[in-house]
Amino acid sequence: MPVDESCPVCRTADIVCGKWTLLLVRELAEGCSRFCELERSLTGISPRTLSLRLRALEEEGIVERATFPEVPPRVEYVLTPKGEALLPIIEGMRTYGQEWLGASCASEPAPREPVAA
Amino acid sequence: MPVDESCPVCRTADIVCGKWTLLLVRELAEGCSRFCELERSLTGISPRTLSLRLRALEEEGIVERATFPEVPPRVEYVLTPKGEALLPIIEGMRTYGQEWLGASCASEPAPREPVAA
DNA sequence: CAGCATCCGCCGTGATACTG
DNA sequence: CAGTATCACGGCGGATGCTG
Repeated sequence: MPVDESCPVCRTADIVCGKWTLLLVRELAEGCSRFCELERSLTGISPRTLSLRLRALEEEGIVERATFPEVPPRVEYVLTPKGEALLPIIEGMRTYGQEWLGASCASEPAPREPVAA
Repeated sequence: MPVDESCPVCRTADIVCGKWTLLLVRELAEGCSRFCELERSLTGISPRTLSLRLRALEEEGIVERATFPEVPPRVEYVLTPKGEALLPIIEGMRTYGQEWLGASCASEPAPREPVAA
């Protein structure tokens, strides 16, 4: 039951909500492009999940797959512009995490300007 | 098994990943503050889920609950600064959704170039 | 109106093993 | 290396019904 398909926030959330999705996009953005690379970067992910996420992202047009029919099979995944457009969101989350979830957590009076000045 | 608790992105994602969480925060930001109001705005949400999300958000310090011990019970939920700090992320997702997912709220402005890159 | 209790089903995810 | 197949578990979220 998709909350509300006419809502851009929901749709983006749907794409991004997977446990590994954002991390995957981030790794891709940082240059990891091989399956085994990603597997190592995303510590703990199972090949199945990685494969699933990759495929989903591919179908969304967020990542592009390049296959090299070489002797040692090689496949590279790269972010499309649509995928790169996700980065600001990730950055926003990183910033939020740093400013509000880092040192002084929850239930605090919470200053208006945490780290920013 | 929490991906990586030392990663700000993951921590934010953990908070934000609930199906209704972001919408809830957004409704709160838009002025909905009563339980039944939220229930109506978030079409389809069950009271259970709403209650659960609200409580979780409260424990995170993202929303604050104000109880009015009146004859008709009244409770108001408001965003804390920590909750309001989530808004840019939501905006980012809305923008992304509009530009890349073809979900358009005709009433909203589109500050960037859609197919720029 | 506000909110909790219970039951249940779905989906994402994890673990492991196997294939091209 | 780059996946896929299978099995199973857990948590989130949905539906209903009840209480203060």
